[in-house]
Amino acid sequence: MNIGEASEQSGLPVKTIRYYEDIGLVRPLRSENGYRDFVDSDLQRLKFLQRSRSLGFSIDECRELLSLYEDRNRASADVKAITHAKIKEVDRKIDELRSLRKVLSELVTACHGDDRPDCPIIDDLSGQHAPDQADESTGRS
Amino acid sequence: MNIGEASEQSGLPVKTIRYYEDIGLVRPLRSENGYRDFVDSDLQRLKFLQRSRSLGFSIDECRELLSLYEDRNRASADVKAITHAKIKEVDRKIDELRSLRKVLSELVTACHGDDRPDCPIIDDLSGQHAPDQADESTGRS
DNA sequence: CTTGACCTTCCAGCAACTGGAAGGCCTATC
DNA sequence: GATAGGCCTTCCAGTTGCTGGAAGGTCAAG
Repeated sequence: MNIGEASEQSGLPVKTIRYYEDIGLVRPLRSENGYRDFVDSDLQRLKFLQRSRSLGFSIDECRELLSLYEDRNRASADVKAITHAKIKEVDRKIDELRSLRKVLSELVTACHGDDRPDCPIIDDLSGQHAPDQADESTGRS
Repeated sequence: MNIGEASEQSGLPVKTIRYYEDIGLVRPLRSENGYRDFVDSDLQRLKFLQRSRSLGFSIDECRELLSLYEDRNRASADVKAITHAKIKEVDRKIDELRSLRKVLSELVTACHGDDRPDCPIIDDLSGQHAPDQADESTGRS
């Protein structure tokens, strides 16, 4: 199977497949004409990669998962541990984004959004926290 | 002010500040000895960049916000629009991560996680959806 | 005068691709 | 047999936003 069909079957772009070969994630044979020749097990690997990448595993994690995939004696606990760590990572990212969202939406709410130049968003970004209703008892010099 | 102090004051690493100069985000003067000399307005820009980057704005968005920041006649609506778009982007990312999390946690739940080699996570990644209790009325050929 | 902290430039690398140039191969049609 | 188009090859460069390191200049203190 040529790279074009492997691309179609796996859902990975041709360029990406070549890249994956470069970094040793897949090792297709070569035909006499120099074309890559993907056999069924190569295709399985590509599909595996497509799916695990889309689930947010890094290339290195995919490498690890692939070797477990191909180890008929693996312990499922190993796979579970990697997946669990990934969930925690995703949770961290969600939390981060949520607090980001909170700040941004506070800014948007505070901004009247009209033709006038004064803008609480810019003020905040530039480090001037409008006193609003908060009291700064010491009073900035 | 030398770059070291600018770094301390702005909270940006020295390397990052040099990089920001490279890409034209800040243009400090130079002293006779060739050292960068940051004046107050440079520092303001750096602080602005630090804050807006940490809020998830891309370099290009920061550039845009900076020019609004320095435009005394800007309309706050413009700033609000950019911020609003960023919120929507954050929302999209959160949604993506949430659905990712869902799949991952389903996998973890399905995996018994012991010494045995059979592993629903690997099965899923390799495209073999275990029939479980779901009915596939058509039955895959 | 030397030490050490600071500063400079330039080059390389990270992740994970993506785009493009220049050229070889293969099949079909005229 | 020539040519067109579609596939394939390699290699190099660019993306984003920095970060690390080497090699060397500058400055203040002891």
